[in-house]
Order: sequence, then structure tokens, then C-alpha cells
Amino acid sequence: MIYIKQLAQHEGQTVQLSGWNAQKRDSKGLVFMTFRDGTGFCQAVIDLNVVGEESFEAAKRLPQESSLSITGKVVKDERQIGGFEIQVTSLQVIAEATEYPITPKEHGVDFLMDNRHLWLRSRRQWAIMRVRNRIIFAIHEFFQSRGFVQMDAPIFTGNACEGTTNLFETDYYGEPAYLSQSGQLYGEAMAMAQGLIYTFGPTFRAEKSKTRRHLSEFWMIEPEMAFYDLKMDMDLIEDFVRSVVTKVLDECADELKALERETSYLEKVREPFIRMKYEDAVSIIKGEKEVNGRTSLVMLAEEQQKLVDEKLATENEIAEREAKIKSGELKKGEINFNQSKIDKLKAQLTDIAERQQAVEQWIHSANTFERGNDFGGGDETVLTKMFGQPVMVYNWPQAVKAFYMKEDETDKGYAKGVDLLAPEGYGEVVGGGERETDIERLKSKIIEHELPMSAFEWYLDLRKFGNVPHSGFGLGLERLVAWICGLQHIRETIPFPRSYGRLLP
RNA sequence: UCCUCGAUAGCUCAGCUGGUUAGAGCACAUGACUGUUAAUCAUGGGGUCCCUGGUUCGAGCCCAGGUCGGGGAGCCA
Repeated sequence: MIYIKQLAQHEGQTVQLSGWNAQKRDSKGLVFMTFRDGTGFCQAVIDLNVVGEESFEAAKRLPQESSLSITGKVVKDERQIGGFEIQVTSLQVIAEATEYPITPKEHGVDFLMDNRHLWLRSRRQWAIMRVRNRIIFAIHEFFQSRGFVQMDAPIFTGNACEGTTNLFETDYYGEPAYLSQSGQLYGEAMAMAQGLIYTFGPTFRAEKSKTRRHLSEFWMIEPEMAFYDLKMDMDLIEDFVRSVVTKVLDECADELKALERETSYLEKVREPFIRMKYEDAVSIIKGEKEVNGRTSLVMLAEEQQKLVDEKLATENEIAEREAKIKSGELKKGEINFNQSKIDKLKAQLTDIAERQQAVEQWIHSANTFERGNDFGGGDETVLTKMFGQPVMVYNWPQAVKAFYMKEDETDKGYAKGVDLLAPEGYGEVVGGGERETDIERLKSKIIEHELPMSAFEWYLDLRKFGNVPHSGFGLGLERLVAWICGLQHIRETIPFPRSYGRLLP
């Protein structure tokens, strides 16, 4: 038995494959099956004259997602998925499926999420998971090749790390325990033991967020480096993101193609990232400062106009197709075709309306943004849309950042934190910075943030025994996957997403 | 918690200012078609119009309350 992935090495040979019937079409004497085996998809052609009546009838009536083994000749055919097809000589049904819910028709999100366990089999979802896998591998390759040691932080914690977000509370032998929202503080302890470390584990946030950027459970990678300052931290972030993205670009071309990912923005990671201080970023967001000859307000107005044009074009196309159907000159098949196009276009109209609403909000937040505040999702989008490549924003007002961020000695009131914003509206992918080393300042910050001192005694110990400058960052895996794959929603980036209101399947 | 949009067949949707027996396509079943890639033809089965209450001679449509879901704000990776 071989796998679809290996077909190219078996051209002209007769091979055996085991897998599933992803989809099929039939006509007299021929069945065309899109066959999948987990490693890929390919067309299998079943010819009555070759396989005989019994096998042919079995294939013809085989429901979608039934499992089977096929034996056949590998024939090169550029038109096919993967460039090869199998001309089947014999087949054996392993298990006939009952009626499969996911049909080759458009489906709504809720329905697909209810069927996530099956949806994962679709080509698009398959491709996303392949890319996710390559990203994970690339992350390990990057850190391991630089001598980082993977050390994982605990998932049960006794304290709320940053104090702000809502955590999931569990019962830990009668004591309250929280599911970790960050391994950050433990990372610092581990870096003092091993020098360069990274954690790779699940993270939990009990936010009742319903947006395309949030999950209740997601995977985070948090490196922590002894003797690194903010500059070194930023250099590492840039090398790291470039390394991961280019590996996917180089090795997952087929998957990105299946996702219809336009890769020009991704290619930009090969160039140096934009770096700017918070104050400059604010000036750009508020439209006080031009980038490439235009302000944010001009860019947003252009964006608005684009949507108006798009809406008009879509409405016109719907009207045209409706007129065609009404004319009564079309054959039934053509009417169906036009009708399904109209359905699709109408779905696009609702999408355009949503985007128009979003742009309005961005304009509002650009106009009303107050210096000193943290960025909202819209502000991040505006900023990155101005550049079309990753942007690192550093030196944030201390008030909006976590208590452990170090203050810049030459830039009082600003914390040496950095956020990496992905282009195309994907927002904050990495957040990090240099850690506060002054124990007295840490203590007063803990009090200021109204955090329980007793829970941080061990953390303060790190400053008593061989205190060193150190930095780190956190990367949200799913946001990175969403950006690289060009997905509308983060829920497609993880096999079984956990979000507000979704615990099954 | 707030703003906003929505719920009609297994799925995606249409359903006019409230009016007879609620529609289409896909999917499914049966038959016809020798190369298809969501576009062939014919026939067929398939509905608690989200729930509760109200207005009305009459409610899928109007009103009130709820449930669930989409998008966003807040918060964040």
C-alpha cells in the first residue's frame, strides 16, 4: 500500500491505496471519485469495462465518505488535484457510510462547527491542519537549533498572573485553582535555570468574547531569555517569525494554493520588519502622520469607497442573473447554476455590509483615539493596513502594560514592551518585552495592580538570587495560523475550537 | 455586560402592505447519459416556519418576553 503523497514516484505503476470517497460523479459506464487517504486527494476513475459489473455497481452506489481500497494505475494528468489520477482496476469497499451531512454545497458556520469532527475531512480544513503542523514543527526547529530548551509551565495555577482577565476556576483538592492564562512568570524562573527556554502549551481565557480573533482555549509559545534586552528580544521575534513563515511558504505551497492564499503579503516577511515607538504609531493611527504619502484617514476613505464599489458591482451582477432567469430562455441546468451564483452573491452582500460597519468603527476610533490608551482591534488594523507588512510597536505607556514590564530608563513612563502586529487585519500575533528587574518597583506595581503579594513571593525570589536583565515574548499559535493561511476566522485554525458557547464536539 | 444582524425541508435560502393547500436549488431514492471537476434530463419522498404569550375573522410575516447563533465593543494572543 502507498499514499497519495507518493504518487509522483509511482507514475505508470499499479498501486494500492486505502482511503475514503470524498465525492463522486458518475455517467454511464464511468465513475469519477475524488479519493482521499489523509495524505492528500486524487481522482480515481472506475470504468465498467475494466472493473466488471459487480465492482462498478458497488462504486456507483457508494455514499460519500465510505471507506475503500483501490488498486489501479497511476497516470499523469495535469488537470487533476495533485497532477495524477488512478485508473482503477479493482476495488474493495471497507465500510459503506450512511448519508453524509457535509455536501458539496455551501454551509453555514454553525452547522459546520456542529459537524467539526467531520468537517476536518474537507480539503480546506485538511490543508489548514497541514499548515498548522508545519508551523508547529518550524517553531521547534527554530528554537531547538538556537539552543533553547523546551520547558513547560504548569496549567493549574494558584494565582492570576496579570490580574486583569477572567480565568477559568477549578477545584484543586478543595482549593480554588485557575487554568493558566500565561506561562510567563514560570518562564522567567526556568530561564534563570537554563538560560534560553520556551514553553509550548495550552492557555485559557474565560472572556465572553465573540469575535473572529478569540478562543477560550488556545496554544501559546513563550520563549524567555536571560541576558536579553528589548532590542535583542525584537531581533529574535523578527528572526523567528521570518523563519516560520518562510518555511511554510517554501514547503506548503500546495496547501496554500488549496486555501487560495494570496501570498504577496507573506513574502514581505523576507524584508526587515517596520519598528516604531508607540507614540509614532499613535500619530499614524490618528492621521497626523503620513505613510507613503497618505494618512490613515485617506486610507480609510479609500477603503470605504472600495466597499461601496464592490457592493454596487455585486448588486448589479445579482440583477443581471435574475433578469437572465426571468427571461425564460435558459435551460434548467443554467437556471440552477445562476441561482446558486445569486445565493453566493447575496451572502457576499451581507459580508460587505459587515465590513462597511467595521470600517466605520475604525474611522471612529482613529478620530477619537486618545494618546496613552491601549490599541483596540480596529487601531491595530488601521496601523497595519498602512504598511502591508509586519509592524513592531514598542515603548508602550506603562499604565496599559503588565506589572512585570521594565520601564525605559531614558523614556520615563514608557515600558519596554513590544507587540508584533500582523498585516491584513490579523492584529497582535506576538506580545513581549524586557522584564522589570528592580524588586522594589515590582513590589509596588503588584500593590498598584491589587495583586496578592503572597502568590508572588517565589517570583520576587528570582530578583534576589542572581538578578539579570531578561526578556521574552508570547506567540499565539492560532493567530499565526490564521494569518499565514489567510483565514476569516480563528476557529478554523485548531481541530476542536473552544469558544464562548461552544464545548462540543 | 453593551451595540448590531439573524433563526422557514438534512443543507443553503426565497416567501410581496397579514389572506386558500409554505416554495426553489442542493442532498437523498429510482431510471436515462462513455471523461466528469458544485451547470445533463425525468420522477419521487421530505416541514412543530426557534419557544411562550398577545393583536386579528385570519400570523411564517405584526407586538411583547425568552432561547440559540453570527459580527463587533470591552479584554486580549
